[in-house]
Amino acid sequence: MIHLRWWPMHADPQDVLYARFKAAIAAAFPDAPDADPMIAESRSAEHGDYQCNAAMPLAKRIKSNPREVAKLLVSKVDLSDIAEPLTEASIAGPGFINIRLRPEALATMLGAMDAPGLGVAPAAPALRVVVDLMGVNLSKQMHVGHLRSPVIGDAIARTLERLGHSVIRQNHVGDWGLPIAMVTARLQRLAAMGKINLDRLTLDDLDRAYRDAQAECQRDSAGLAAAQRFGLGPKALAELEEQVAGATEAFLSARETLIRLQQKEPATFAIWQRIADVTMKVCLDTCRRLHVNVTSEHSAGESSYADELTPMVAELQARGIAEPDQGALVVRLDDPAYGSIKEPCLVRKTDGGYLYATTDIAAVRRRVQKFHADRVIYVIDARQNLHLRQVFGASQRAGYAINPVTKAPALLEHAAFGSVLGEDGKPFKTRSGESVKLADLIQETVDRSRAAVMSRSPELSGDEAAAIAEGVGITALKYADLCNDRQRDYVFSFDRMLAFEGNTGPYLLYALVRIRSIFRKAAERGVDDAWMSTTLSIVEPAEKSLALRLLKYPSTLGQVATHLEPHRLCQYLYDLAGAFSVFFDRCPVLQAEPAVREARLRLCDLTARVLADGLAVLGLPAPERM
RNA sequence: GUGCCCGUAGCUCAACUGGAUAGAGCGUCGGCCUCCGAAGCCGAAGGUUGCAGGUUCGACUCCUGCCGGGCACGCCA
Repeated sequence: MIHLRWWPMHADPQDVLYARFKAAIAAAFPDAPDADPMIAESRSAEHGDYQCNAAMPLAKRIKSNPREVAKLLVSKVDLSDIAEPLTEASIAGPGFINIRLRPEALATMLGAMDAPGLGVAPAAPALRVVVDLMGVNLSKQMHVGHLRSPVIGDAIARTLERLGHSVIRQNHVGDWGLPIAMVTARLQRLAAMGKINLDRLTLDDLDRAYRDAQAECQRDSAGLAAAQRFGLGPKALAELEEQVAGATEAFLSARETLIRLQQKEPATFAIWQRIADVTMKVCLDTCRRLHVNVTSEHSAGESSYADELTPMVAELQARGIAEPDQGALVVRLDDPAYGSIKEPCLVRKTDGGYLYATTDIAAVRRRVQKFHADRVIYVIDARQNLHLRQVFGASQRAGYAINPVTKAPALLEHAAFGSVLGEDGKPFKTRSGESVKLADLIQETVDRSRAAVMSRSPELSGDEAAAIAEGVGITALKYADLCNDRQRDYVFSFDRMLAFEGNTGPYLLYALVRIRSIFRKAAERGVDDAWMSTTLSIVEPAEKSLALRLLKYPSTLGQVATHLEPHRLCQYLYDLAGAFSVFFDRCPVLQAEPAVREARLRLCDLTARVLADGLAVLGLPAPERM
């Protein structure tokens, strides 16, 4: 019989069982050596800890009885060192093989996991991954709609980094095009008239200027046409004509400004730069406050692609990839190789201008050709799905998505997420229908968090409480977002995210803080650190389920990385915190006799480290106490 | 009209991507602090997984058709 030795790096029982059953299948069924062992965690404790579900598909494949197949597997597989002996009673239902791990084996595997890396093996091969996780627009206040992308994107980026991949974050700043030119033109005019001081600009000023500029340029020609059609009086018509003339004037001025910007004409460019500085300062401050790892070095604005567009589109046209259509230039994508997309991707307008798709194609090109990305992840609103599929298809058709080093196609993925809804199920807005400023949202979360912390822990000083409330609030806010399946819309609720109980950020922090408290108490009572080198032992059921949960950590990170779903890690941490809470309830640590105490201290320490690591991977700050 | 996403306990969400009796939290009811932090633990009640078919040993999961909701569909970004 083939006996695969597992080595200490493999702390995950599922991996070990996989290898053992793989060997058993090869030995028992030479005709089907490639069959999947199908090892899964058991749902309920009655069915053991793990189960092998390979017998059913295997039986079908070789046209045999599943229970007979299971019997043969049970007789061939060698689990003597890790599991309780398998018998016919281990076979249940149509052919499930139930496995109960031996406590000593769990202790050994935990020991293997108890290393700085917590059992997480570095990815092989390590990939280069670009994560597009933010796209603020210059001159616009950040609002709720800007929350999910950096929160989810940063969690994904951190997960990939934790697994040893090389991650390049990208903040795809909307800093170019006619809208920005409109604001620039307006500010230039206001400054010239002395109505605004450019040195003292705030984002609120800019936000107002943005709206005014939009309105100014759009005062609408549609309205004039309607007025003429409905035969309004000459006076009304004259007023409207005047408005439209004004709008046209503002519009033309914006276009001229755009041209001056493209030429980097100093006076105009300086104003644009000022707008960028003011906006980005607020954006990056917000990221810092949210514990989102996005800094100035991750900024890759649309403006940085501006000079590449003309030559790129010319090339696409020359190669016949882009073709004229009704005066515009499009890339057709109806071929299955490019996604079978009926709607062609528009890359140049009739007036010669470019679109955001054009910039996004240039971005794929830079990310793969220059940064050598193996994988590019777009953490963007689900509504952009068609747009992104078009960009991906066009980039693939152009050959821009082939990694120049590996010659393999880069994986282009849209990690789509749903909208933030209010408790009424409609898009989250203020009572007056305005969009909620992100800064206000964060502040309100932290304020509520402070009230909660102060009522729970009145002994804390004001400063301490404030510092803790900040971290707890940020964790609550981000966790509420991360713990749902990204794809779905989610309902925003201050009350729920900061709830004292249930699946929330504070619950996880509370579990961690309680463990840390044990160690503080231990130090106070003069308990030495002999536990660090003690032998782990798993005896009580609560210890066992905690151990089983701990051992799932590395594979959970792997799942998050492949599916780009941080909520799996949230669920894991919630289960881990739950398993710890039960352990905490049933298994006294400091009061136990020394040998037991030491083993439990080590188990607590490992739990704390996994919890802390998981929280860090999600980008959630954790306090020492709360 | 076409395409994408979603529909699971009263509410908010899971379900290891085809596995056993669909799980948590909130809310409701009932227990547990002279004992390491009760933001905790234990128990009870609550389901025809939108509907109808199909695929198979086995379906919340895959396929088809309906119903209901959201979103997107060339010269805005």
